[in-house]
Amino acid sequence: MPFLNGTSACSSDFPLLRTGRRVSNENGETALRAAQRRTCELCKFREGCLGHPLPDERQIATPLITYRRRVNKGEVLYRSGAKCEAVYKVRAGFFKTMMFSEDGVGQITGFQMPGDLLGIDCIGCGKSRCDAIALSQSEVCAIPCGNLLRSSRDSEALQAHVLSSLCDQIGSNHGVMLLLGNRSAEERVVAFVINLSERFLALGSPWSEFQLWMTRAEIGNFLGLKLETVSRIFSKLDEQGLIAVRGRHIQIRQFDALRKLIGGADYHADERRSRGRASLRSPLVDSKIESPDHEPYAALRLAKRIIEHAAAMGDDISTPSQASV
Amino acid sequence: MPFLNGTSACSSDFPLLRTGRRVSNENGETALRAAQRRTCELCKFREGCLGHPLPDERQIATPLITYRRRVNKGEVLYRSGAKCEAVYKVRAGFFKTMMFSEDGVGQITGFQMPGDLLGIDCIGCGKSRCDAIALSQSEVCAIPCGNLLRSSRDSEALQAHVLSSLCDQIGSNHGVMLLLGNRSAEERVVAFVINLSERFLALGSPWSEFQLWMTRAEIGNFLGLKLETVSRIFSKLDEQGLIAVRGRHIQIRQFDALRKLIGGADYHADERRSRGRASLRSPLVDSKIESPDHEPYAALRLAKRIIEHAAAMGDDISTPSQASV
DNA sequence: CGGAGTTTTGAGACTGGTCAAAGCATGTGG
DNA sequence: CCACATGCTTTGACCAGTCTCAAAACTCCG
Repeated sequence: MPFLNGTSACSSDFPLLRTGRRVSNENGETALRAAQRRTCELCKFREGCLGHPLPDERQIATPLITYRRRVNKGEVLYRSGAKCEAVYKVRAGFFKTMMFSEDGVGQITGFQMPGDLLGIDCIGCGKSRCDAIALSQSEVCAIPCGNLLRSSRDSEALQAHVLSSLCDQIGSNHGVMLLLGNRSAEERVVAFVINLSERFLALGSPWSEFQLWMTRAEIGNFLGLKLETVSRIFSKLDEQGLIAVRGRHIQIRQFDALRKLIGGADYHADERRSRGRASLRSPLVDSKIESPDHEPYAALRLAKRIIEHAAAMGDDISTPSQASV
Repeated sequence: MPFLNGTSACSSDFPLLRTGRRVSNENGETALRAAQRRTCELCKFREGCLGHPLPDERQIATPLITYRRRVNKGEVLYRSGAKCEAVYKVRAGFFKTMMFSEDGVGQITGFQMPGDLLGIDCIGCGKSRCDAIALSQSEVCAIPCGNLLRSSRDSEALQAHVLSSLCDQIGSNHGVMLLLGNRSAEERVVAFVINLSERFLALGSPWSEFQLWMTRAEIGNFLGLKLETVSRIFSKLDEQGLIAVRGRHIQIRQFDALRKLIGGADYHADERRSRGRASLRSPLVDSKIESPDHEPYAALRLAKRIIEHAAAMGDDISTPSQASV
């Protein structure tokens, strides 16, 4: 059951409600939960999904995921200032989160892809502080905050999961701060591309060749650069043969050379006292990928597990397709 | 009972252990808890302290704060990569937290002052990702992670408190990202000074005149600037009469003019759709300060509460003193 | 085919970085 | 109490990297 792939994107089946809102009557709830269980079992992000009851815990009473929602390109999933109602697991498509200063200056705080959590950063404050905007036709599973908070008081594992998501986000933010504060434009762009590549790999998608689903301006905004600078650097890297750029299509040609360009630009300090070992943990988002440095992409171990799992589930890994973006 | 003020700093009383380690035998524990309760009752950060049982909750079984610890200037409270054992409430003194990339580039991720939490950002991951280093003679209360996690499963209010601390940190980080990505050197430095000022105000310390407890290099590192740039901007602001700078002593002369320099450089989007109202919420750290814009420092309301409280407790608010730094 | 939005590329301006040297404050030892 | 060393800060001169403005090319979509 491919999701959001090519032409089937707009006609794919929706086991959960089409309304995008919670079903409240008892009958509906039963059908919903059955459908949900069925769908979650097939879901490629089941493992490690907040919405999925954890193996070592007794079944959580409340179903965490109450509905799915399709979000069209450009549509706002939630807006800053709005009451924080739910946390969202991205099931398909791509998002950006963006904050605004009072004078209207916007800063993209992150890009989310399938498997990523959206809105976990406002579970502790009543209101969202970011807009979350779909960059492509997308789909999310919603986990209402109330459910999540209640259940994570019952389940130690779920509590740990929530906290770990929050901490990962903080770690990732610190990484971006290091990037913005200490790295040149070129290093930032390269780190960005490598990060995307690693995240695609972890998803089981092609990692050496992919589509950017955001504009140069959005990349620039995220990296603290102007769009022209981003464009120039892409062109330069292309000339040098490190990557091939055709519009939003990126192909990585010399991964090691790219890594060398950012030197040790890995923002995780965990191993910094043992300088010998290189870590490939994602620079922009801590994706929990560890690797020895003899295999350039040793996030492979994790990725393999994910791919095998997805395959076993008969699930296709969704790839961003420019056509549908 | 002044803390860390002038000459009394090194001789002040220590109700909890001098060893800085937990007392484990039953007798010690009892004495410890009694001392702790006594001291917490006098503590000016009691309100809103993670370590303090919350009013609307049944008494939490385990005492959250198990020990106090004095940290000398330059001493490391915890190191990145180390097992995350506790969260720390800064009771006196000042800290910086710093992360390192693999190639040794360091990025200061924040400065902490009395009342701030340290290490909450790694409660979800086993290991710290930052070094926490005292910038002055300091003192912290330690809340072991185990206690905190257990208790915050029992107490909804404590759970909310922990999550809110984490989210505040994320919000603050996003603010810094906006600062680094979108603001000029001058705007960054001004935002930094205003932020410090507001935090001193919230502490009940003089807000228009204070000591910087960090070097120009540290400010620059945090703001993504070189120390020379920071110095030049301080000099320029001094010439313009907006602030008076004598080494690490800062006096704010024209607060409104400073605010104007950073325009609406407030990173919180909450109110951005109602542009009329200016928000003084701290740009670098979300200190929960709200204010109408007719009083330049309307964080005053909160501050007053804090000061009154401290006064009622007979507690002196510690002020950073360059001599002791 | 035309139009909107995005991307590329160029030329020139300017911010902030680099390097260097002098000034200052603090602390130590004679 | 002074001389000296150390570390921090200030200031200047110069330069590089990035931004700004502008125009043309390209892509996608109706």
